[in-house]
Amino acid sequence: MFDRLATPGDRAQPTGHVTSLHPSDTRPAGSFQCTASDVLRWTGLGADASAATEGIRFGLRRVLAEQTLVHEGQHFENLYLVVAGSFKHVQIDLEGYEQVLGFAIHGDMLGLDGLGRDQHTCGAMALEDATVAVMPFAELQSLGHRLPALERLLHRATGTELLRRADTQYLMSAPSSEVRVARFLLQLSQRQRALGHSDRRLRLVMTRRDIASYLGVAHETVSRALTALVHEGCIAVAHRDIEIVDDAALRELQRLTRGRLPHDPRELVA
Amino acid sequence: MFDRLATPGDRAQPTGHVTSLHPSDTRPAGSFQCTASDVLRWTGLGADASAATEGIRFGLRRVLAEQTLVHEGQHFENLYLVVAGSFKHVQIDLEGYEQVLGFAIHGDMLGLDGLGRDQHTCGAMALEDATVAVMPFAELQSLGHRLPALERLLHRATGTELLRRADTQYLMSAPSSEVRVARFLLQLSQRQRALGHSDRRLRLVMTRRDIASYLGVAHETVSRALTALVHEGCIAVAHRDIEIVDDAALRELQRLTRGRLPHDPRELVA
DNA sequence: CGAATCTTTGAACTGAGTCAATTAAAGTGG
DNA sequence: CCACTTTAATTGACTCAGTTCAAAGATTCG
Repeated sequence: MFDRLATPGDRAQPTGHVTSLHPSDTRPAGSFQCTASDVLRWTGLGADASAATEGIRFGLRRVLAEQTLVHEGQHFENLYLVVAGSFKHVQIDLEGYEQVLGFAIHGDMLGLDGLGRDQHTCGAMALEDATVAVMPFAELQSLGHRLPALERLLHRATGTELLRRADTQYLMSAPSSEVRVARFLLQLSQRQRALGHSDRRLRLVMTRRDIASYLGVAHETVSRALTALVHEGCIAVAHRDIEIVDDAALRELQRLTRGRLPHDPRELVA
Repeated sequence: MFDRLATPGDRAQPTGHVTSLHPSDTRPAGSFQCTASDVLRWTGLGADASAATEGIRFGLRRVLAEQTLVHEGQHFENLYLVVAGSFKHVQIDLEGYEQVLGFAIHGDMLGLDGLGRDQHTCGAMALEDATVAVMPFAELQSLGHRLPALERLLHRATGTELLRRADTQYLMSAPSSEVRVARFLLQLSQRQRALGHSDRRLRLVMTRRDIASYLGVAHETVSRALTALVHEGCIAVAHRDIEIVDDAALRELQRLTRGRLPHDPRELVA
């Protein structure tokens, strides 16, 4: 379903010090690059890495919290792979309101909305200090002609992005805000697990407003839904740290969909 | 711009004879194929057509109304380009409810969600009798290595799909159902215009239920919103034919977003 | 012509948005 | 390092829009 990143084996040291990911690295300290093999590993395609991909270098770029990596309307030139930190995908609507379209974490690709056209339609802003691998699209494309692994990387990334959007639509189609929030938390949990992190302890790196925009509800509603879930014993909330206490209950709740009555009284224990 | 396909006139004989699109065609009558040049033209990349693309053939496949072209979980092998008719993208959720993720019409690509993986996650069902061009992905990929036009086709299609999903999220994030429906109509209108059809007269090829699922509201609400828009003089509704009477009013209404009060009394004339 | 589905409309209830106020956290500057 | 400011988060009260249930038209199809 949400197959995310890779085999449990290759995501090793998740997002630590980027340069430290390559202990045997002989590059000068200031170079700040990574190899195509790294990129493949981070996207779950480690098996496709080879000597050839080992020789290809991509620049790394640091992005401070709140900084915009991709501006709306910006010329499309590069794709970015999130190496560390996290981002939100945003689009400003006619009124100037910011619509959050999704969140990107380690292993996710940014800038795909520019594919096939000359400028980006969505922006990407760092939620915390982050690092991305910069992959010039033209370069990636020509490399892909000779290295199937890199072509596969692009296809995999776009397919994943499409899948995630479908997931988001499913999430937003929930009639109840509590269900939306529950699904959101389960989504986060699943992505954390796919990266080899704990799927019980979540750190919300985004504000409640961001979540609210993403879910299409008022930000007060997010707060209320979270406290409701706490009272039901599903989760524990401390600031931006969330612990999933009763995974089964959360999953059960999340299934509640339009048209279904709670004929099972267990759900109303409150 | 685009070949004129499927105007209200030839709907009775749904997809017409596709081969008739090429009057100078010398292929045998039964071949039922199209060229890569056709595909490029239909996707708006006609400028990239060349003698080389003219020699590449793709099979055409007819799909009857209500028939499923792509099943959820089906092995990913082909991409499909909608040549005539229309489709809905669907996903069945845990309860067995069908979630409509989007609609595809002439020039749209189907099956992109399988990119980078071995099976489809979303299904595609014909809303009316339809015709698609079948493009085996492996073939398209290898052709793309020598013909940049075909590679561009794939990128363009994925980018377009991503953009459309963002549009859908924007649509679903509207707090009021009336606004959602208004945005939906404007979306349809825009796509019709892009195809060179009238952007005033819309034929809804999907049921209210489909629209409701797509918008994340109850199907009764879609009905109510439509009649409300009629009373406001924005549109005229006859069965599944909709005419956009007051485009400006519809656009104004669609702008209404969370947090804004109708301080302009003009909006409440009802 | 009748069966099935689609669509519209009505009425009641409730959940979510809005407004408002309080508390908590984080960043600023003396 | 601590007042001070700003932003984020929670909670409450009220209102209304949308869901749900129910039923009656309309349309399509066999």
